[in-house]
Amino acid sequence: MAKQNTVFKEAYNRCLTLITNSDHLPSEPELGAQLGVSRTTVRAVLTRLTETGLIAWDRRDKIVLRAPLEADFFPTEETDSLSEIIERSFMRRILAGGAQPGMQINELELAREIGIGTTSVREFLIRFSRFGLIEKRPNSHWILKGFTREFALELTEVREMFELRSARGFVGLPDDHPAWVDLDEIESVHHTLLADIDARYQEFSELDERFHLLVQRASRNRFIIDFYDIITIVFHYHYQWNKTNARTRNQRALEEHLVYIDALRSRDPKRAEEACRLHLRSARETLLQSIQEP
Amino acid sequence: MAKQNTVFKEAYNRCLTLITNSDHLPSEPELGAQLGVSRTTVRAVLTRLTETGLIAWDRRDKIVLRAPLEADFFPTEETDSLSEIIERSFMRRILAGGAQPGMQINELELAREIGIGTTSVREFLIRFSRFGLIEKRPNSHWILKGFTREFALELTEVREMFELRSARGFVGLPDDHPAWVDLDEIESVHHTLLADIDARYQEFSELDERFHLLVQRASRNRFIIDFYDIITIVFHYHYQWNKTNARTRNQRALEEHLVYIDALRSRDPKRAEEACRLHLRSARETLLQSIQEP
DNA sequence: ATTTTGTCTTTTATCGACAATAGACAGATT
DNA sequence: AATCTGTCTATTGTCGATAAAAGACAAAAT
Repeated sequence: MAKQNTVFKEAYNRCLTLITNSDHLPSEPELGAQLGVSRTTVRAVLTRLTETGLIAWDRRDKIVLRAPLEADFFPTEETDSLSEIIERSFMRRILAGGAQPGMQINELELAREIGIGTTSVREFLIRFSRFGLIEKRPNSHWILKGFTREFALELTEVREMFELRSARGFVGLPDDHPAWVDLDEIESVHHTLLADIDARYQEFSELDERFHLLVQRASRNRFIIDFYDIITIVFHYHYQWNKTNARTRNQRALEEHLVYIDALRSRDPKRAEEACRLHLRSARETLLQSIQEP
Repeated sequence: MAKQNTVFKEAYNRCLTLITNSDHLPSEPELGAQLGVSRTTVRAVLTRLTETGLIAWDRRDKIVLRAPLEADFFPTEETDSLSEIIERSFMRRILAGGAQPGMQINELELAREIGIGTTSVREFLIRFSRFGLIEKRPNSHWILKGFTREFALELTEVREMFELRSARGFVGLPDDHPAWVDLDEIESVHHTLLADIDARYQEFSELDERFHLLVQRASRNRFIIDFYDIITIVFHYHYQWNKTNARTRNQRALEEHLVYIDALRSRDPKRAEEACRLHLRSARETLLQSIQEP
């Protein structure tokens, strides 16, 4: 088991959906580009499609024989990459309670629990450490610093500095910059969600990420943009495990976003700053409320 | 060669200097605390000291038999941890020229060149990636983004935001906060260096780091403090490979520091901000000048 | 003249193994 | 009663090995 073949399985699944809409498949390089994988993987996919009798493959000809069934797909558990699995498993442990700040983190134990090798766990922890939630004692264990009130305050402090700066950058963007188009599109999704908020309020989380990332990008500063990864992951899991008042909260946030978007479009730095501040303050409150401290 | 025994060698060397000043050694736990290592390592050190005839060790008695000679020490090359070796080797490659932005980074090749395993290289690159100088293509190579003008500008932009915030935090520190004592001490080192600037200007780099880290700490924000790692490493290697006008530059920076320190001590936020801005601007200029772009 | 395919090589992701190091615990010593 | 030592176990850091995936190159097809 040297490497998971999740790339292959994921590509295979996506190729199945391509088959549904077409009666033949394009060239190998073309397929590779569409699926975002190398030709090696494309050929592996084609080989399997042939074996399963889904296509007839002879050199350039890749003719679809039948529509794929539900059973042809690989189950989703098998298409998640190892680091996604570790991340979920780890975040559940530290965010969904049961993990005290100061606790030791044991690589070996974590690896055994998830059923993977230590190397992957180590690499995950190293990558994860930049989020400020864990800390390494060299030659020894990791320490869980915990998703505490201080963490949230430090995080939001930097977030606010960065986003204010980005918002200022945004209003200064030239009129023909593609961000304005993206902004329009994001705005319309806001209206769509609000129109059917009771049924679709869970979709807010993803939209929120898209919107703020768009704003941060205007900073054109890799450190600011990279920092948004931390926000993303924290809010992502936060939303997932903390659903009290989700509907109300999300509706309010959507409305704040609309004001904020309007302010950005006005090109008025003062207005943008004010709308940004207002929204970030309430985002911070939401986050803080969800942290139950002793 | 499962693990380097650099911890042991480093501890052994430091134990040799302890021996010089004393005729017997303390208890094992006490020694461990002084050397910052576990008892296991302490016992390994004691065992070797006994074998080499430097001490006579019998349970609690650890009597020094003779003063250590130069030859008793492990050579410094052997006491550097693997990650330090990789870091130096890697930074030399990317900062000291010969590395174009956009270049691919090959784990295997790097590992072979340095003469170590791929795992260590991988882990180093993952850790290093947070500095924004390299970027990973999943399932494929790393890309060198390069120590470019943009990099320097993005870095200093964030640095300035953070340090201004920290400086504001610093002037608000209570009078009995230990940072004020540290500040006094750092200031006096400044005077010492300035008094003998021709001979000691190279010591500025380390002092600079100490001073700014002290300021950043006042933010009490882990993200701000952690970010300073990036500044540290960039300036560290920058100073090491770019020595044009070092004397003049360092003298000027020392003088700016003194103004800045005075301003901090005045507790006046306005003055502190101004001094901070002034110094950071010239630090940025220095950095930019050293980047030769096409 | 491109583009595609067949074939082959190189590199990455992941595992298990093992020495170095940390750490736990009971009995010995002060 | 507190600290220290002897002994033992557990964990980390590093390596080499290997399957998955990427990618190079020439021959074949349009």
